[in-house]
Amino acid sequence: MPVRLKDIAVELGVSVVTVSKVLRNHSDISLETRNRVLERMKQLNYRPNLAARALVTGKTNMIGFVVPDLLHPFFAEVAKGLTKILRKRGYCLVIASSEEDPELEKQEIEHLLARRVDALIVASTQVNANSFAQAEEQKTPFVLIDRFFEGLSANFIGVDDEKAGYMATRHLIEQGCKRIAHIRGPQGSSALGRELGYRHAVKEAGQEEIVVASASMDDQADARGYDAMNTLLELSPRPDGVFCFNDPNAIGALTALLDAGVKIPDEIAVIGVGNLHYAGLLRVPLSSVDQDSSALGEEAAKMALRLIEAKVTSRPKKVLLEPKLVIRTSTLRNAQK
Amino acid sequence: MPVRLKDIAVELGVSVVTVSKVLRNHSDISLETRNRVLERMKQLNYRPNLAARALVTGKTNMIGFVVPDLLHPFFAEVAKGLTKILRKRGYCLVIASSEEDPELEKQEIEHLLARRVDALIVASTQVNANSFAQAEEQKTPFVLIDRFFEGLSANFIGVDDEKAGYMATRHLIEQGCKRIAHIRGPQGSSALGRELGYRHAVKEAGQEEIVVASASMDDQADARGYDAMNTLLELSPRPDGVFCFNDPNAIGALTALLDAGVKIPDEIAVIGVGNLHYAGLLRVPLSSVDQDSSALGEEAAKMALRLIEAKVTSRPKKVLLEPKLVIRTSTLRNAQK
DNA sequence: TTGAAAGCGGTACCAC
DNA sequence: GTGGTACCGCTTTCAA
Repeated sequence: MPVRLKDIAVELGVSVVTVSKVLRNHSDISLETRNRVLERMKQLNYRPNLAARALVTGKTNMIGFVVPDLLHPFFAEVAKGLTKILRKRGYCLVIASSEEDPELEKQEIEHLLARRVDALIVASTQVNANSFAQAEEQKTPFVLIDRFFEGLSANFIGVDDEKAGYMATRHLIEQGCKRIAHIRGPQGSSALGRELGYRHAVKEAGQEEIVVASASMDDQADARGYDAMNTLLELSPRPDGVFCFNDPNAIGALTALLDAGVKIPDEIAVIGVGNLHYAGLLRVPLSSVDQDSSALGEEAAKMALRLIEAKVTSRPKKVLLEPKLVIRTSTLRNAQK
Repeated sequence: MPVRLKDIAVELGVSVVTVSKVLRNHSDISLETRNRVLERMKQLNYRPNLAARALVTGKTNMIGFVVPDLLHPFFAEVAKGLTKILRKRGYCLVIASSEEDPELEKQEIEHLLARRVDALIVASTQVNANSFAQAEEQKTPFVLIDRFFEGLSANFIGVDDEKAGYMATRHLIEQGCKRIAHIRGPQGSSALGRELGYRHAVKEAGQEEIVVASASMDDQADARGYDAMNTLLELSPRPDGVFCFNDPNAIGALTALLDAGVKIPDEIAVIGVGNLHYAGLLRVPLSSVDQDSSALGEEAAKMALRLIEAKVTSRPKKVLLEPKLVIRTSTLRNAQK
């Protein structure tokens, strides 16, 4: 039903090839023909069938993006960064959600691969790298974001989690905390890195390490934080500072403290990671480590495009973005003294 | 590079057609051939090239989704609802962000149309319906969500905004508010509907209408709410209840009240719309009208699929989902008396 | 400067 | 049951 190259060609008495060349700004077309074709294209509102083009060129101009959870503002913001760059270059973003389920993630990756996306950007929940073997077979470049795994030599863009953990913990120490606990995230490189940074800072300060797990990373991240904090409250002596894996965890932790009537930050200071947009609007504005997710998205898009355009496969690159401390009430002790 | 139908065919000494039929579960293939083919497909990890299939069938199995802002949890949640349904049916979701810019939105729609998505789901920022004329020309069905415009007879799924506005205002009245103001949203059917509901409830109660605009609907929705509330605070007598267009507006309003040292909800009660996931975690937990965005997404997906499968174009349908009141501290006066 | 022919990887139709 | 052939809408190559 839509207009085709051929329609324009026969109407104008030229060949399909000629029209096709005009479409792609080939130089070897006379100005006159060119203009005639262009004009008719405008009039008919011609749009090339990108599916057809994809078939012959082998390029779909689509990029697949697999996220664990679209609702998580971090991923939404990354997506925003992605679209910003991709749009300019004529690429489309195909989004798939894995719902934190490795099996589903694998299926979605295969689906996108069948769709022949030009590149894949994945925030993986996988433990192993099987899904990516497929991508490599098909020579579809892929970029991992946020969560990395050892053993897979892949392109990666993330935040320096160890540094984030170190900064957060260091900040608590500077605020005078003497017993700092860590509510650890679910398995994955981020949780590991942040914990490492935490341990580093705590050890450096000669303090004891207190780590509790926050179970699975699902919709109930705040509930997890709530439970974890209650566990911590039963310790004696109690911690006087808590570094949480992420902001939802931290929000849950804050709630637990409020429920228990604990003073924040004087009795217990709390800090998270992610700097969620609304972190400053909470009952107790939450200190956090900012990850600049939008920049992360933009970098990932640029890297993906670079990989697509590269003729030779170069050595995988690993890019770590610098986290940034954002101090709010939940840790601001000195000011209150 | 990836395996093709043909590869399997020659290997097995059968024709491409036979393999193709097996792929699509055609009945007229002997069990033996079938199994041989299937087995080889497994071994080679064959994935049909969907771009090729799309070209011949005229169906891409892709659905385009255009949103004003991915970061807005409402749209993220709708997207989540969409993927949930579409995944099951083998469809992909192509997301484009219009960044609240009508011109950009138009471009993105055209782009998706060129991609030959099977259907379009749009939360539009448009004023007129030009972009959709294109879709109709190409016979690409589309579903509008959230924002409707008169004059365009289109399929629509949204929340009953008038009811939402009425419910919220009615609730304030029941909480004893005598002077209720409304912070209106940007142009669009939602803002209109909610305002209408507000006016209805206020009039019904014999109260005065006080409406202030919150300027444009952008990233700074909370800043807008902040400003609007400060405007309201200068009135005398002040309002004692405020119904805000959405939660970000309301959060800004709350902040303004806290800054001004006004007691919530006793001096001024505040309610929003959207029931953002973190509305209960704010400094003052925010009452809100829930929209069940995920269900909205699921409905939109189902409707889109129905349109795709329908051979005849039926009369446009308009579906309004029921909003639901969620009462929290920011309006809970009775309990405190 | 222009265009004919081949083909991208599938599917549809109809004969065998 | 099976497969030949044409073709989806476009690009590529190469000859005119």
